[in-house]
Amino acid sequence: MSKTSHANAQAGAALQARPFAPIVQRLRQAGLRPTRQRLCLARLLFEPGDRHVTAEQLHSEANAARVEVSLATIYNTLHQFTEAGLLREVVIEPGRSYFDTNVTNHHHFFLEEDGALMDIPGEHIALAQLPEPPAGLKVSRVDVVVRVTRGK
Amino acid sequence: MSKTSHANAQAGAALQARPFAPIVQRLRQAGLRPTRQRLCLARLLFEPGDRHVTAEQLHSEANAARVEVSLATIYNTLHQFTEAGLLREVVIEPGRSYFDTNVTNHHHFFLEEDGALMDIPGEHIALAQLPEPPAGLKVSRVDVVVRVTRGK
DNA sequence: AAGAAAGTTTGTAATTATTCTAAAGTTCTT
DNA sequence: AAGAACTTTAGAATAATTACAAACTTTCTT
Ligand SMILES: [Mn+2]
Ligand SMILES: [Mn+2]
Ligand SMILES: [Zn+2]
Ligand SMILES: [Zn+2]
Repeated sequence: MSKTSHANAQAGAALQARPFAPIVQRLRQAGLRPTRQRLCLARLLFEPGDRHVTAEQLHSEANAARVEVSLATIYNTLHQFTEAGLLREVVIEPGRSYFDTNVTNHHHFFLEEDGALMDIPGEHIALAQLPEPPAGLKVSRVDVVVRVTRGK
Repeated sequence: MSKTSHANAQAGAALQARPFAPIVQRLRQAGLRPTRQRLCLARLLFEPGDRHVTAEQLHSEANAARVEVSLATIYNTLHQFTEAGLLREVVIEPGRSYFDTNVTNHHHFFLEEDGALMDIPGEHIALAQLPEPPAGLKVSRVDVVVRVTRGK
């Protein structure tokens, strides 16, 4: 199916994958082989800009884009990307995880009716007088979730 | 404090349930009948002071206390208590909910290794310059979770 | 390029936490 | 006491996620 073979392997990849090149680099840097599945998922995730997706959502998008990827691979990939620092996992509701393409310091509005997440830039929330963590523990992350609703 | 022993209407209940009386009242006030199961669970939850439990944990405790309660009832009760404002549900990890007996304004340390929650009094965290919620939405709650770890 | 090693994908089974159902039991009202 | 209303429960059903092992792809060696 793919013109994988012959000629100059590196040059060929670089040519046909011009827009993917940066993504390929990011994957390689993370120690992940740039497979068809990972590249497609990376495009779906990172090209549209900041977003928050669930595994099922991403799977639907892949299907809609005529890309065959199993749900198992969706989960594998989301976790590997998270591990590699390309994504951040956000837990807000019991039973489902969101994966956030914005890995910079920021917080969230959570719209309860729609299950939708919206970024709040890190500078827009100031946490004053955060208490010392208990004996010998280090803060690994601080999450602020502002739950909002439209009904009263 | 005062021995407000009224007529014999509910005298029997009052007598045998001396220490439960306040709990019975709280349940009645919430429109919940004070059943054996709910009373036992309420004692396990509220007598030891502020705590954070999962459904399974509470179920184990009930079993350990020789109280037969089905897991379905544990879930029913936790949700009814939450609905009634006696508990608060806290979601931190995918796949499990914690129920918090402290329903006052406060936040949490989450110890990643143990899955343990610790309260941070509300006054000990100041959220400055919280941005306006998007058009027509009201803030229903703000949750701050400080994830701490002992390994680096 | 060929072969081997290493890593990846995937269908399917398994797990986990939670919710649903409807029948049997309990509490409340009159 | 008797009926209405509510509650409990065993067990089935869901939903999201994870585990597995075989087949496949990519990368490394030669
Ligand atoms: Mn996860
Ligand atoms: Mn819940
Ligand atoms: Zn975000
Ligand atoms: Zn708490």
